[in-house]
Amino acid sequence: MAKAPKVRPGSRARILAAAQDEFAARGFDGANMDRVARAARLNKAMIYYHFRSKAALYAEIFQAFIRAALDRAREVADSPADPATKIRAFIRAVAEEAATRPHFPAMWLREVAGGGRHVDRATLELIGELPATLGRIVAEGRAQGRFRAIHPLLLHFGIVGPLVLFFVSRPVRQRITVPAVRAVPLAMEDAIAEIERATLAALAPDAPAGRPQGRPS
Amino acid sequence: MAKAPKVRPGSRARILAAAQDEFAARGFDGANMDRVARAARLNKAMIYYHFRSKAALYAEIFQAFIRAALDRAREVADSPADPATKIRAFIRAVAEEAATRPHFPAMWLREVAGGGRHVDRATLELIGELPATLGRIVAEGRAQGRFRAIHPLLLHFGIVGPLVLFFVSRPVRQRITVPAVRAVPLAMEDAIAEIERATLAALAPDAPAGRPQGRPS
DNA sequence: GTCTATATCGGGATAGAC
DNA sequence: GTCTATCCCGATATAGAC
Repeated sequence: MAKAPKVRPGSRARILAAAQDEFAARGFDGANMDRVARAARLNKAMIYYHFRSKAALYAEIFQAFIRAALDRAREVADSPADPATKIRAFIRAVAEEAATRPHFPAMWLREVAGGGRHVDRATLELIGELPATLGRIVAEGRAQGRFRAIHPLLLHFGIVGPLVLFFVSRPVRQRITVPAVRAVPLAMEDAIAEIERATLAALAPDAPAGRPQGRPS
Repeated sequence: MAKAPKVRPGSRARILAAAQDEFAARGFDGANMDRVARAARLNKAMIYYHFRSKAALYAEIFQAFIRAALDRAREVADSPADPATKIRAFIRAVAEEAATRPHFPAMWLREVAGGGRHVDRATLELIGELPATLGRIVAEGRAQGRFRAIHPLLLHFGIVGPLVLFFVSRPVRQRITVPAVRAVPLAMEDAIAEIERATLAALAPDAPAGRPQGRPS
């Protein structure tokens, strides 16, 4: 997508960085190109020198995010590890992607919530490829008798939902004073650990019969 | 909040309904008061007869949503059931709340993603009361030795994240053609079942030792 | 490539008749 | 309570000098 072979943080890169902040915090409609320009220490006209429009700027940023996440997910799925390890790696991949590109989760969430209004069909399909990739891992585990049947989308929601909420909620969390929310600080590793546990449990084959819980020690 | 004792779907109610659609689909900044007026089969001026501003209209809608959800959650927490049953009931309560008020999930998500910019402090605290309520259930289960220690927020994310994604993603899902995503139709009960399973597994006390998975049949 | 204007318009909000 | 007409600001986008 980026046609310029620039390496140094030139104006274009600064615009992209500033626009990510802005879009993530305010959404497409709430984003303000004047603010972006100021944050990039540039003039608004420069934005339109580098990008056709606000929409094009947004689309480029968003597609780059999705592509990066999808690439990592596919790498995991194509690796030779066993299914459970792949699931764990998938979770880590998404988490690290989100940690590396802190603006990805919020934009992703908004786009999903908005029905994908600000992206083209191709990008929308890329979004769908993520759960599809997860589905391949599940199919593999199922063929080996290690996973039970589960709708890939529900599994995807079970992983991505908590993860994305964790990242995205940081600003609200800091504004909320409710003790139970503030009490213990939250680290990404804690979130990952919980999601791994819940996800692998959700994938475990059914026990032959009986109650699902409460086996006496 | 609503000062009018009106019962019939008068203009005010129609505005509220239309505004919910609009805010949910487009977010606060993307929402257009002209569209709201048209959808309510009214004039834009009528909106400002009933509500002080776009922001006030939004705030009223949002707070009503949160209040309703929180009320149900507290009802569950205060019930005499055992902790695991309460957890299940909590999940159902949130799910039914979302199903009954289809615009709640999207607005909630956006507000969290935006750092709560469009709501006042009091409403923000209400948002925090939801995980806090969940925390009370966990504390109870822990005191009885039935749950392990877990950060209430992480548990909350594990429940609300998948649920909200499930509801919110319906429009995108319909636009995506990726086979794995479209294949099996998704029902709310399926989502609830998966979330219950994953959540209760996440709460189960640790086994004495050893690997967390793969006990041979 | 970078800047200072400025054109243009969508949309929140109001005036005032009925 | 409901309408039409309009104000007016903010925000996207562009023109054109340097």
